[in-house]
Amino acid sequence: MKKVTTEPTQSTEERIMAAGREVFTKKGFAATRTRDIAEAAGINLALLNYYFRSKKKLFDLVMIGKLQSFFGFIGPIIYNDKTSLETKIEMIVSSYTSLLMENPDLPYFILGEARNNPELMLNAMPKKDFLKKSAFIRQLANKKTGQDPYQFLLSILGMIIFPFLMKPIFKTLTNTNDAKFKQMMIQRVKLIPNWCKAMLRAS
Amino acid sequence: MKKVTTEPTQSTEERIMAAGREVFTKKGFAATRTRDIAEAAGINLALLNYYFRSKKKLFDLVMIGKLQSFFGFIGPIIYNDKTSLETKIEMIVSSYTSLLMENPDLPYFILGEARNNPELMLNAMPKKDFLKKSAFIRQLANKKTGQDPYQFLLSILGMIIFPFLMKPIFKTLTNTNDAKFKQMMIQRVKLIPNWCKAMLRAS
DNA sequence: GTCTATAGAGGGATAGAC
DNA sequence: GTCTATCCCTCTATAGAC
Repeated sequence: MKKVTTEPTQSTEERIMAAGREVFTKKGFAATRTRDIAEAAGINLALLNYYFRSKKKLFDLVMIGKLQSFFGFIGPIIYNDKTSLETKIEMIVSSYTSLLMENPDLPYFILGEARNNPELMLNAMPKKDFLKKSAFIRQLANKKTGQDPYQFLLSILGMIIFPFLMKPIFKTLTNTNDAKFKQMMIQRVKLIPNWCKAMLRAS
Repeated sequence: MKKVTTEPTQSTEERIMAAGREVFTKKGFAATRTRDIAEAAGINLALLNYYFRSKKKLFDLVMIGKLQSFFGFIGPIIYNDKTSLETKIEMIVSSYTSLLMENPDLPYFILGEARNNPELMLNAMPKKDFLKKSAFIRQLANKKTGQDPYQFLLSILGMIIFPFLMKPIFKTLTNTNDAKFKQMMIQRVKLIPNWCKAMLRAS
């Protein structure tokens, strides 16, 4: 377990938090040992408990932050009445892709811990019916294609997020290196909105 | 931990194996306790070690089986020179959807354990360049859309598999119950191939 | 605040009776 | 083959010195 690269000015608490984010995100709650976090933070194990009381409490703090980065930026996009559906799709694709290129372990972590703790999602949501009441879903429904807008949403998200989930398998199966994979993800920022337009016309 | 529903004629070994499949798939390797498996199998903990030597050895056997069910059926579909690209897409969508409706925890399990053990995938593959040499990839490339066929493949798989990964979050966010979700997945068996046709025309 | 040392619980594995 | 009892290591958490 390598030491996390941290600003020298970071406080001990921040360094433990950063290490917690790194290790928990990569290995999940169960497979993570507090010793790994302490080592990654370059501190003694006792300090973790001194600052955060327990493994679980640190984990919960990490989780809250991750949920916010995963769901936080999408609100302003899908609730914007001024932008067209096409523009929203482009923004969602490019924002999520940037986020996931920076945090490749994020989706697996979120999906996994959501399985153990589905209600946690609700608390992370700004409000009830967060999706349902959005301009994005309304605009999709107004296309009058007779289709469930959520079906379309699942497909967009799948096209954006799934490649990052499949990355380890994909790299192995297709002999793709990191640079090539990154390049593919950048290409998808253009590809996916085009595909979406075609899908909307078709349905 | 409830007892696994098993045939009364199953041998003890088979019952432990079935319980292992269930618990490992649901919770992953690290979060699974051998005691959970023993309880689910309705046997004593010592018998697990008697039949399988260790937790890890049982896990590996479970993993091999899961990999085969996840990758096994796709070979005959994508290597069939007689079927059209469109037919292959329909077959992939419907086969995978059936599989995942029966085994909703399967994709998360496969993706997760593949992170820890990427080389494992290679051993599960029938041969080197399994994808690359398939009729499916060749047919996609022959579309001469100037596009990387793997980009398209990632999208299809994302549309099929991602909803199952997102199921817990999706149900919470949209107040969808199991019956409704299942119905949506069945609808997607028709929707996805149509979308794919539109995407291929577009690109 | 930060360390060392250790308590205490949990869980994988085995010995040995039946 | 199947059970009970238990070993022993690992890991979380804390006590207490500095």
